[in-house]
Amino acid sequence: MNIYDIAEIAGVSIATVSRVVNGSPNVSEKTRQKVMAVIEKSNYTPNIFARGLGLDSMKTIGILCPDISDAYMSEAVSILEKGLHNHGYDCILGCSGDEREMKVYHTELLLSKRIDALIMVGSAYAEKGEGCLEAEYVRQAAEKVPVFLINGYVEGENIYCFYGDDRQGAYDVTAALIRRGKRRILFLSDSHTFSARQKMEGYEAALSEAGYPILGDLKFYARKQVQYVKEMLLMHKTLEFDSVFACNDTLAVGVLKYAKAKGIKIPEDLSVTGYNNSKMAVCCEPELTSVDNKVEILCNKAVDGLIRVLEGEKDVRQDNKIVCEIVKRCTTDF
Amino acid sequence: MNIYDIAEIAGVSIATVSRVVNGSPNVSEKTRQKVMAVIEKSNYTPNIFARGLGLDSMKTIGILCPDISDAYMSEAVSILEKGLHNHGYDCILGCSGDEREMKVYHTELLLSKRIDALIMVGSAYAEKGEGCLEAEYVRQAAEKVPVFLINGYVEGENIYCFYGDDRQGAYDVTAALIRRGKRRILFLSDSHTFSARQKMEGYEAALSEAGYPILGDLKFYARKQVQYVKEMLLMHKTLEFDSVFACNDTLAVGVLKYAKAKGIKIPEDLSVTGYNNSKMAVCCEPELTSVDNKVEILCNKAVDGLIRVLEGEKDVRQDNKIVCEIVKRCTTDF
DNA sequence: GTGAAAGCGCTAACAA
DNA sequence: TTGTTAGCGCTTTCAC
Repeated sequence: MNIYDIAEIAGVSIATVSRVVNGSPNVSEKTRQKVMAVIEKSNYTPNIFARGLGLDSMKTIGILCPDISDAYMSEAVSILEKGLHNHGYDCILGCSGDEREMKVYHTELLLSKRIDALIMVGSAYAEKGEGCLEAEYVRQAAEKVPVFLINGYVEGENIYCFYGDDRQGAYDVTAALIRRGKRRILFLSDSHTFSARQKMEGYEAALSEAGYPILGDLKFYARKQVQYVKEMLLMHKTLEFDSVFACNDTLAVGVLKYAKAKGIKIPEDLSVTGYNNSKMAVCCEPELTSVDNKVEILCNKAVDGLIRVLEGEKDVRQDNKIVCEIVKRCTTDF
Repeated sequence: MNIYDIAEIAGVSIATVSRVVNGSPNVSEKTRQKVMAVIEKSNYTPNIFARGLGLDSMKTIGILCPDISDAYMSEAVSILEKGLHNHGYDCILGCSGDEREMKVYHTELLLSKRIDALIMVGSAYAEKGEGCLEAEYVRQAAEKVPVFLINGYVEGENIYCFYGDDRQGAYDVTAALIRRGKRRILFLSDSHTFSARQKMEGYEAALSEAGYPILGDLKFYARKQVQYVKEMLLMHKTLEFDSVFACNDTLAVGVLKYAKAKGIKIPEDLSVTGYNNSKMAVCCEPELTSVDNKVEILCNKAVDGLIRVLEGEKDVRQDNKIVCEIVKRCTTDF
């Protein structure tokens, strides 16, 4: 069943059928009804390829993330999908993993699908450092379609960034810890992404301002796995700390498990804060103080910006920073 | 840049360019190299719409799930995406929510994208009961493309089902509980999906076999939210139970929180088992005994079946049941 | 081994 | 208000 069949049965031209299908006002009510009846009866759906060929758009947004099984990213994708769908866009999903090569590959793959815009979720899609070319492929993608980064930052034309102010978030936590008399604050991270660097900066800034030294051995890197964190911490017997700033909730839960194993009291003997305020934070025991970086707000803002860009608006903000909020629960006493 | 440009620059016809792009053997090595050089230099990518128009396929699989932010589903989608991608297929994602109307709508939306096959993740896409028409839209979808259900079951032509044997899983847990002398086993669920019904059946079967009555007040329904479960349980003061079979880990963690609030000892005074063996199970305290329903195996089998179906194989099994496994941790003493 | 040309199903500019 | 028609970029016979 194609547009010709419908036109023939309805006794009109294909142009009229097209008009009806696309809701053009230039059709008499009578013809519209006649055509609609035929369409319904014959269960006709326009061929999306042919339409795409003509319009060079399929109203489809590419979403790329390193790993959709990650709680933070799946949450983000969920919100994005809903928002985009509300605006008549569909999503095509790519999971790139963390290797740069695969990120480049998946970006091009998505681009080859003639998506209308590209959203990259996660701070893995960002520049490593000043003047670094790590994210050059992001800029290249932006030459073809507008690119939106959730929780990442790359400067460039046609690139729009939405991220939580993780620097401030980490600063706030560290400062609060210091005020409560903590002196050896462990910075626990699992990566060197944009977001992780921001957190590190905030952590260091708070330390410096208070006149405390930044100690290399208090920066601890581990895999994002509860059991792994616990074991690593257990192994490093010489490592001493009175509090932990973890870059995500999983790491923080690992610390909780470590404390439990060693019989350390939380928060009396050890303060722990996580990051992301995920479901995990209320699932562990004691429940975790965590920084909420507002994925929902971030994603909704991004969708909003995306729609505006695609509608041709010129003055859409490219740099969108959102404040994070510490959600206090039971693993800290500030 | 389109195929005509390339043809012109390379000094060949578009047919030859097409052959080169599609790896046809009927091109001389010399011409191939010449054309390839031009393609590389001009950064040409074939227009996927035009190609789709001709072939009526875009090598794209539609994946539908109620909610991608759910841990179980995002895990499944992650595995599916990887598997499909390895076979040269891309994914387009739809999140339908739980309302039937929206499920139908999203199914049709995906179908209208001319996907090559449809995967539905989650037992929300299944038949409610015997001879029920609830899942008629699944059968309708199957008239257009092969449909694959992960953790769901709908009988019909062109429908392939992959699900864990949740009946057996629930039976095993319940039977183990009974053997340990438990008499009032709470069946805790958040839905009436295919999977939930299977679990209920297993639960009841074990009870009946042991000669115990099936008590209506021991079937408890709650929202899938830790805090909610805890509060509901706290509210129902008259409800007595010595063990809990929860249909997923979130519910089980809710029970843990309830026990903590009431000072009930686990597993001594209360046995708790979850389902799905998700990350949550090792994040809570004490760590949760949980039934592993093998998403990874399920999804990989599904991908395998899908590829075989799309390649035209005729004898692909439609009904694929996988055995689940109880992962024992600290919330039970069997 | 290569090219010419006929679709694929739709949109939109133009004519009527 | 409606119809005619020229693309959109590619694949694929069918000749050569």
